[in-house]
Amino acid sequence: MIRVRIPPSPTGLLHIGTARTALYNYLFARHEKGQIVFRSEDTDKERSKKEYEDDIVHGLNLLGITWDEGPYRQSERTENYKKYLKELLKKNTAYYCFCSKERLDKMREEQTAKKFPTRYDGACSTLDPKASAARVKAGESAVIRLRVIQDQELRFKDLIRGETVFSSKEFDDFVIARRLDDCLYNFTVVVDDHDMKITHVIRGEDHISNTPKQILIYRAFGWDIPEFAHLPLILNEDRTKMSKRKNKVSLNDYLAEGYLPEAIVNFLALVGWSHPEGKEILSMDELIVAFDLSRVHHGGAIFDIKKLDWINGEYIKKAIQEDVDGFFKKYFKFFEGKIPTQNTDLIKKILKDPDFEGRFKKLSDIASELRVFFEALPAYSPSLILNEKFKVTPEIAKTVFQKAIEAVRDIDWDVGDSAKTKVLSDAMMALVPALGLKNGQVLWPIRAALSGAERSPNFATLMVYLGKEETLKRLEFALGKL
RNA sequence: GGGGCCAUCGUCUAGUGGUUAGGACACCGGAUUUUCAAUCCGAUAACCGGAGUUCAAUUCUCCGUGGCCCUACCA
Repeated sequence: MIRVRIPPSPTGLLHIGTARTALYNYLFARHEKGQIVFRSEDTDKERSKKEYEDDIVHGLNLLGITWDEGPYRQSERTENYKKYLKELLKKNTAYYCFCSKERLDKMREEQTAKKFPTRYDGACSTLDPKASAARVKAGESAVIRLRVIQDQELRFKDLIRGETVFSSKEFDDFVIARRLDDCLYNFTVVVDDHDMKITHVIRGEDHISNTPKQILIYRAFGWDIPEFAHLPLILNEDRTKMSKRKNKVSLNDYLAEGYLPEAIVNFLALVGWSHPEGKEILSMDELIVAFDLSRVHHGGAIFDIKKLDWINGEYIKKAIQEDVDGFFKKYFKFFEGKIPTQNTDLIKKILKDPDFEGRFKKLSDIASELRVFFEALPAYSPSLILNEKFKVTPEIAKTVFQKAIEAVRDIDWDVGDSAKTKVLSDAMMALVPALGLKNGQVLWPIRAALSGAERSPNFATLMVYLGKEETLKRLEFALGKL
């Protein structure tokens, strides 16, 4: 049975990179009909917080990433680690080290100055284990180091990259625990992956260099080594590892901007992996069917927000077409406070209007585009109306507004929305030949007057949903500005 | 400094010992009886460099260059 793990460290809100790694584990496991274990790697007591774990769990679930076991917490497994640590100590494949931090820092400094590799000199490696144990019992503090047997080849076959070889010469006797009841990352990972019967370790490529160290620990115990697969990293625009400083990194940021979970999943799957037929809009189920580690790209990938925008727009378009009610209900919380959500029917009607199809890249676009129907006209300067490109002069605008107002007054508004749209549209278009103007000279000022913005829905759509009274008010207001 | 990983359009990527090196996003242009947007159509755009192997290398090997990651009593 294939078993993978999702092992975030709860030292911050759910990071987009963590979500991507979790997603790949999820896709792989579900594709293989295997099991998924969630494990909170909270051994760093200073930085780990329960609220972060909650955020991570909630965020992953929101994306549709679920697991079969867990959450386990490393902080609740100290007795277990202690047992294994003692085993290593007993076998003398690990030993107590009493060296002071100061001495080690100084040593490292000197080695760096001489351009030597920075390594522990093994001062405590020859101490008598019994004597060391006695010192610790007497209260002296000591870390625990793994005794690295030199001259072994640390070889593993990465499922994505193939054979990778390190020499044990690269590694010194590294610290695996601060104390018997306070273990470090490389140790806890190996113990947990062993105890939890993990068969495939799928993680970011920043862990490639940790792999040989972990193999050393597996060997110290004589345990079987799982399969490894190292994923390419998600990068900032400057090709450094995606970071808070240069990018929005937490899932919450993206949700708050109005990206849909399904779209985020789709996008994340495509950062480093591609569908065999080049399909780009893929649901979670389709991803599970198609996913294959052999199609994972090797090189790191820049987080391209424009592509996310496009994917997100596709999902919004589809969601509105298929089920406005469900869509509005699902994201009600997002819209609350941004648009008058009590006008449910009108909002849904507007969203379904063909004029809006494809206009929204994010939920926030919906809020900003719909605002024009519910809020007072924004302050704008006459220059918005006097569009240079279309050669709209004040005289032309004045005439257009006067004629438009007359036409709007004369039209019978007591008809259905689509009929109304057509009548209004025809009436405005009729002004073009009547006044001997060009389309832009008529349509631009009208749309600008109705919306007070450069970007807005179509003029006829604006009129229909604004209503006769408001339409006239806004046209007259614009006329008065000239 | 040491070790490792990586390298195809601006970006995400496909692909092959012989291809017009394909797609998507972005950008640009056109159309929609010159409205923003949307939509449709189109164009521009890439195999890091040098050797080697080979009849033939973007593809295989080596070297170089560049980027990244690790090099903690973080994970």
